[in-house]
Amino acid sequence: MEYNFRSIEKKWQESWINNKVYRVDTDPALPKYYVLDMFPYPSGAGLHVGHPLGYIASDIFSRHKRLKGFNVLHPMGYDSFGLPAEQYAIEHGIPPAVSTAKNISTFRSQLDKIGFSYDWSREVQTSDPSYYKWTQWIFLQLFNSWYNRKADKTDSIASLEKIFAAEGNRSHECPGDRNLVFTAEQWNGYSFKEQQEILMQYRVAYCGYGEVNWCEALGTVLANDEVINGVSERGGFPVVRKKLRQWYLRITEYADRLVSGLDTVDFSDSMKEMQTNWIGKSYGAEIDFKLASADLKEDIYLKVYTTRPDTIFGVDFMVVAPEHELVEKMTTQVQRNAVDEYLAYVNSRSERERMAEKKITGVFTGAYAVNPFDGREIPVWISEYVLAGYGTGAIMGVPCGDERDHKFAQYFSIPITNIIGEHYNGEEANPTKDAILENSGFINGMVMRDAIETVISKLEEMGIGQRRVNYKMRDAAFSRQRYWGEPFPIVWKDGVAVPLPESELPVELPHLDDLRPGPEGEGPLANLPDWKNYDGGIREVNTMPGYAGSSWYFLRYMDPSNQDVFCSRAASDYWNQVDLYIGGTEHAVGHLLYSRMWTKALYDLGHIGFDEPYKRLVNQGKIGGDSRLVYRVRGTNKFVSAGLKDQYETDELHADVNMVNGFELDTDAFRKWKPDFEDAEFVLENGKYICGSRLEKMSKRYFNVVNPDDIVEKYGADTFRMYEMFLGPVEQDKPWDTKGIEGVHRFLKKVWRLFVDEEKGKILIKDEEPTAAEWKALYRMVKKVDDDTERFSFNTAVSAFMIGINELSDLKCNKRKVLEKLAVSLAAFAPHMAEELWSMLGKEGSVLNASWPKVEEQYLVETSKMYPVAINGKTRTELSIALDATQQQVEDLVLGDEVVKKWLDGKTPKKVIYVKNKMINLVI
RNA sequence: GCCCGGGUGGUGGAACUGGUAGACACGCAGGACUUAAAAUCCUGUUCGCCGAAAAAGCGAGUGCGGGUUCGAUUCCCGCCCCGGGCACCA
Repeated sequence: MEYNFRSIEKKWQESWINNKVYRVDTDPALPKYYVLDMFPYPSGAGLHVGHPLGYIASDIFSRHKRLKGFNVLHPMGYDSFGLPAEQYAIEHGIPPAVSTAKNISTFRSQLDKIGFSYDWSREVQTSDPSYYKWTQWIFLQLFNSWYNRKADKTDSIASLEKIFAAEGNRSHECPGDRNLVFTAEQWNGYSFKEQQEILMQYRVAYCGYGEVNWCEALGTVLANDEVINGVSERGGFPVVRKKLRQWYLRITEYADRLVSGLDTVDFSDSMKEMQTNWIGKSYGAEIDFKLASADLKEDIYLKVYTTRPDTIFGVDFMVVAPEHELVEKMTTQVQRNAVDEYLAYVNSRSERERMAEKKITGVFTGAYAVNPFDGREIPVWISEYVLAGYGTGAIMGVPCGDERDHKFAQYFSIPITNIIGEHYNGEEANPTKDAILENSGFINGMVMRDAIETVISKLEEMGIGQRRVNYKMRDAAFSRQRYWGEPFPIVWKDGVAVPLPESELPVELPHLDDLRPGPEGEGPLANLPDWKNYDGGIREVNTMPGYAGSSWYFLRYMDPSNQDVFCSRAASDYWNQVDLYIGGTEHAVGHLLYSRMWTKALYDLGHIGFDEPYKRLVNQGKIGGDSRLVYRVRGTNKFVSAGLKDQYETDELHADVNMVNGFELDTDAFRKWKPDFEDAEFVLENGKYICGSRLEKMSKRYFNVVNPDDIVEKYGADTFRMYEMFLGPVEQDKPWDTKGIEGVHRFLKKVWRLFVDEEKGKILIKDEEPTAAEWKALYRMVKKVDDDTERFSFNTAVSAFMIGINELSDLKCNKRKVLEKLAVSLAAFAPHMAEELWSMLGKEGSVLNASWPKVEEQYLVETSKMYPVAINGKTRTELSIALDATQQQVEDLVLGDEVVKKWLDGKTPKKVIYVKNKMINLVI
């Protein structure tokens, strides 16, 4: 009776479904635990072995928590709206709804084979109208809200209207336009349309204008990664920046809370740092510089934002963003052509290219800004490294204090003023705040750090500047000119965005056969007049972005089929925050910030009782592909082994990893692989064809994809699960190599043999009392597996299992009492086998309803330890010493040792360092 | 360019809070069982030196160069290389 994983796994997977063992319900009697995997996008390529890594970890954790008495919510669903399905539809004529459904079913069957404990009765799909009805509903909540800075919370637009009618907007600065000021009288005199336009500037979900990547030839807007070197990925057509009407979420209003909220959650420091940097809060000043230009007739001021007003006497040039509104006005006749030429160049470049550009580019406008303190005229330049969206879109260049400014000044031969004396060496900028200021007028002799305040006060006094907090983060663009996304529940009437009533939700995405873009950069929905024209107005034809549905899905899982609300308060009060959230770092600043913001808004509006969605976040690494390379002699069909390739002029090709054993190519399989290789010849080394290798992304294109289905078929799901964990820390990126899986499979067979004699087909379980050594081996294992699982160190947990099983095998332990606890401890990692062993032990029901074994510490107590004894830090010998030994006892013992005596060579040690339970070190 | 992460034997990795570097596996080498194979088991396996071999011993060693410390994979400074993110991929 050998370990027949195929029949065991099939049997228990069926049993789990039939007995609905993974169904969970709210149960106030039990402590809850919510484990969530990041929402997958069901891609057409299916799962490769890298995908389930996080799912296996979270599944083990969920099962572990269940064994420890928690009511565990562990759901799964699909973020099924998205660009790839739409792209696929355009290329293959298959509607997104159809390809998505097919992908989901493939995905599901792959997941099912791995034995996950998901409660599938709670599955959600973002593209399902019963789900996106509530995405639209939340959008309307955000549309009907503004951010009350005074109260620091999201509030209803109705409350804002009341305030305007009573006192205008004097206590509530307009976030969309700081210069907008009106009284109650003015407000009450405005037309409906005028009022709506003002309200739009306050709404949390608002409509504005923003730049997109516009490709005229394709007639469509492109995502950043569809643009390569200024041309479209598809077709290579030119792409330019274009302003289009867009929806936005006013996430900037939540910036402070998004930063401070990080103190209340358990994310890695690096994750918190990334989010904090992304939000990019800075303190500084806005300063108005009067412009002087030969061609200027009127007084114009250039507003710059700086975090270092103390360096104002070191300003040698100004730089404005190419999109800056004053560019047109301040450019002089002489510089006109040069400026136009430069603007055309910049317009062809994406923002990312601009930020990543090392080459210095720029053009002089011909205008000068006047330093308000010493009257110096400072040239104003345009350069792509200044972005319109950040600060005021204009900076003051201080070459001696900022490296990028320094390079700019050097490149364009702008003379550099030194305000920090010897702290500036003329070679590179020094961003210090601790230097004493020189050449700095009224702040001469001050420490820079202190001068910041002095200058701001002075500016405010003079009325040409003010203190300003600034954020690098910008409001989130919330519309896409695409088809496969949530429609907006908005109808435009006479230029006013009118929200549809809740009773009309969901606004269903109409069926569309032709997904060509609409006119003027609009999405495909613009091509559907019957749908578009509605109730005397025109529907919003943009759709929502991918992150809409994923910003709140964790709430829907709590109450997935509720028809009346997005999630009942009873459900969200019970399940509350996600206790453990697992996913990749690539979502660090997108998804995580958006869903944190939505949660805060829903909390402020009273719909849920907590304002951070994820209590603990663990980032899983990626599993890379280990590609195999073959080398073809150029112009021939002859392939040379890797070790000999330098003797020839060769081209490198990818060979399918499935026809390579380790590094040795199966040459027959290779010949059969493609007709081109049918008569391939091989130059071998030591009779073998050895492939080269390279770690890269697991992708069809590199023929390095390993499908979990194949692994499960060959070794079983339990082996696959444990091997994925054994590969290394979950958080770390690592390559996949199927070879090592044998070790884990052997381990499981070894477990099996503790229960069963494979040859005689007899069950070995005995009712004898276990020995102390057996208990010790078991409990040491149980304890370490528990600790390691709790701290997410699954690879070391697996090795603890191996060590424990090796010991129990050596002890030939078949004692029932030990094996029962062993079966339970294995239930999270190898659930199928654990169930089989559990029933073999004569137990009723699922092993998941058992309890995690309690460790009896008395079996683990040690009385002595083998201490390493080092002399001057080098370990020279080992001594067994009682754990309760005193310093004196240790010194006597150590100094009496032969090896130690030899090294001491008659000398007395200066010092004997004895760290209890660690080591001993003699200093001589 | 900016932000974040990583670099340890032939390979994946371990060393949790500054305390025996290489646990546990893979691979490899040798052996046992077997007519043979599979399966299983045993021994060895960081590198170099010494040595017929074994044992013992010596030296070096955690990307590179410095530093702090009785002691550094771990902390600090400076570099090199690789991966992720940078706002319309999800």
